[in-house]
Amino acid sequence: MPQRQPQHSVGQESIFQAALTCFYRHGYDGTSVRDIAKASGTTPAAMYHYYASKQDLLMDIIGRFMEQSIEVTRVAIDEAKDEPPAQLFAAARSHVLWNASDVVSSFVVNSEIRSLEPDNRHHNIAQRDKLQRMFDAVVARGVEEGVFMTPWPREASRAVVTMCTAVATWYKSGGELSPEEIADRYGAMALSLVGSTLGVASS
Amino acid sequence: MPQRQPQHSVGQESIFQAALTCFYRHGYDGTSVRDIAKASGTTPAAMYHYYASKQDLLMDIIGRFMEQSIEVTRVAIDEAKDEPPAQLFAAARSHVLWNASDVVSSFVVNSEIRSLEPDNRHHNIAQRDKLQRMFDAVVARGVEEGVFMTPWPREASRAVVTMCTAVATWYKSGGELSPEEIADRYGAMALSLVGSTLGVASS
Amino acid sequence: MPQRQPQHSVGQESIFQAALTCFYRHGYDGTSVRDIAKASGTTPAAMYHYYASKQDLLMDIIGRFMEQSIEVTRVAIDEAKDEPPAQLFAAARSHVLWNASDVVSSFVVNSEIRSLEPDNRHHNIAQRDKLQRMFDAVVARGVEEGVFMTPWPREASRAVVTMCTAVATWYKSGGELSPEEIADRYGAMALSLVGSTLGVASS
Amino acid sequence: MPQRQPQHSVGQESIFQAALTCFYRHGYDGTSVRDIAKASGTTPAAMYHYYASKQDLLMDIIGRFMEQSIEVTRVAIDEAKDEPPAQLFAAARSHVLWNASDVVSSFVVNSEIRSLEPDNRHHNIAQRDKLQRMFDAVVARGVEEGVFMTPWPREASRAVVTMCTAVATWYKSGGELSPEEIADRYGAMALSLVGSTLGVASS
DNA sequence: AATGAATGAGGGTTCATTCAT
DNA sequence: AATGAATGAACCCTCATTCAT
Repeated sequence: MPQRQPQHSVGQESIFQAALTCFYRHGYDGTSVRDIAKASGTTPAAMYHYYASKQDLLMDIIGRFMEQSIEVTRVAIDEAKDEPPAQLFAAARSHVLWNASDVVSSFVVNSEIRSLEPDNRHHNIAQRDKLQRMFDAVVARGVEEGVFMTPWPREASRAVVTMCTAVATWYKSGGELSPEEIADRYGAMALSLVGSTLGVASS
Repeated sequence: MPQRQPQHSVGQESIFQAALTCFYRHGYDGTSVRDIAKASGTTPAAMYHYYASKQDLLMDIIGRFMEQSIEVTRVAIDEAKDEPPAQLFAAARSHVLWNASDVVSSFVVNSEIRSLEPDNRHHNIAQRDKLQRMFDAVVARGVEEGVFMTPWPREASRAVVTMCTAVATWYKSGGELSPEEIADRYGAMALSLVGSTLGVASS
Repeated sequence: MPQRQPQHSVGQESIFQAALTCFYRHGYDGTSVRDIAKASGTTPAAMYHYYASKQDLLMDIIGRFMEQSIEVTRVAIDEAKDEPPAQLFAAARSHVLWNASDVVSSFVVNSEIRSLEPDNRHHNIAQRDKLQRMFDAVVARGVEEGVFMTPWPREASRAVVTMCTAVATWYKSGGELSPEEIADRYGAMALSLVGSTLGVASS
Repeated sequence: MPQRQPQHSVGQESIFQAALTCFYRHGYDGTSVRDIAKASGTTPAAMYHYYASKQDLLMDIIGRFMEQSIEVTRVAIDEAKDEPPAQLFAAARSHVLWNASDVVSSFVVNSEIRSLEPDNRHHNIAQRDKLQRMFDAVVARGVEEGVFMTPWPREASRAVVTMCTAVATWYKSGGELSPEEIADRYGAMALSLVGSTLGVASS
């Protein structure tokens, strides 16, 4: 699991975090620049020192998270045994873990796409597609090699990503199951979904 | 599939529809009462003739859709053969169909829960739970009867509802697949997810 | 004490009374036509059946009360013994009684002059002057005849009317003193104010 | 006579003054925030930089004036010769002077109590009572010492305050009488009202 | 790096009034 | 005589943003 490194100054970081929390609780349009300033203990004008606009802040939040989502998935697939079932299991598992590790960001990223202005939205959609295609590729290869029996690889692949991402909408830390346990189960369910001929031993 | 009957006066109905479209495109907080008025060809004041507030309008949209979601699922389960696989298939299938039949409402309902004020939100959560429990019951019975092999019935049940609901986030009418085809596939995937020992012939 | 006769239809009367209460509690500008309608159990449109506007309603309330104020004072002076002390005592006494008999109207009349539109206000000011001049005349005659010793008849006369009118701002029915008792005391105080050489036996 | 010192920034002061004028002319409910902005040469938003709300502005106006009214009266009584007639004369005199020195504030303060929200109103009533009790105490002592003959000290005391305060409702600067002359006359009338056995030489 | 002041535009909501029924 | 629907204007207030300091 990669570290979430600041890259920001402490002033910027506190604003970034405050915005994240606000957007999570009240949405982008439901959050005012004043709300962010109050939550970060600064003034509205301070935000404009680091970001050109409120929209720019949202882009930073979303873009950063998506970049890392892609990276995390790529690493998971690369490090898995070079066979579709192991790769799909690893990809689904790491995607769940990643989203569960930062439910707040995940939720904001997945619910505020609409609040992006056109150009920013296009960029985001491209990132999303890139992530989806990584899963698609694994599933497609599994079908080619005859280890995944699903007749609808595209739908199955989409369903896998959807259900893993959605974990962030209901997961609460401190719940009955640890993120790792949930991740294992979702890995297994992903294999079910594509009609894998064989399971994968969980850690 | 039940008809969406107005029950509203024409004035109210046009406002209802306009709000739905606006909320879908720009979100609750991103939509002004003036936007709704413009979209419905009336004035801001007209909305207040039918609804006590913008929030009240949102509640009407969400409450109505959720009520019907529950009803549709209940009918699907009731009318299916009295066996868990057939019931789960029918429930998933009808849930997909229902959400695909009104992507706009579905999306708004599933993305604007946060915009509900506390009391309204509690009511909505109760409705959501009610729907989830209908799926839970079918899956639980299947596990008891030994026809569903999943070791995690609760997670699987949640994943089924999640992925079916999410169809509304990407389905576009006029696409490659008809709603019925998609619904069939999701019914089958639901059975995969719970480890059903046998499939079900689609209609 | 003259009777307050309706002259209105019952529909109009209930609106008149409702408006009076509303204006008393929240002021003219603080009262909406809807408030009046609600308080009278009708609809906003009903008011327009009897009055041309909200302003017109206010004029009815104020004009009617002022007319009667003048009439009451005239009768009191006419019926008193033809001597300044008796007349001033009677005028002050009846003015207190009149205002205490309908504190609500009195308060509205004396606090909403400003809410009158120019033409209406001019008419109201004329009525007010007419009332004041009745007291002025009595005081002036008393001074001429040497029974009132005040060196400032105008100020004293104004102070008398002012303090009697103001009774409505604090009098609460059911209080320690009856309106008659208060009226007697104010009659006596009025004589003090003008430096009357002799008191007047109260009834 | 204490100076009315700004204590405000110039921005706030100009808004304060503009509001005062508007409230005086059209009442609290009859004045819009835009009216105040226009009158002060700023924008509606500027007011919210200094005050939390329009109501808050009203409270500032009323609270500040009442505080000073009390202070002015206290000083007048303290600095007068330590005998009830001198004290009542001084108190009435200074109360008239104070109200005449700022007719606008006085009028607003005495006519917009109703526009205060409950909590604010309670605070204001307490201030009013405090002022009234200062007069009550002087009159009561005069009666005890046998120098005031009135049989109704409470009513007389109230009438004194009432008539002095009301000067602001009719006094126009530049009129026939100077504020000092009017004040002297009202001081004398106050003594008449309580049946003082001896007058007080005016300045 | 940080902020208090300021603003034009727009937020949700209520207004007095009209009019067809 | 009475009302539900409708509307344009205005309500109080908050918005994202700028700028001098």
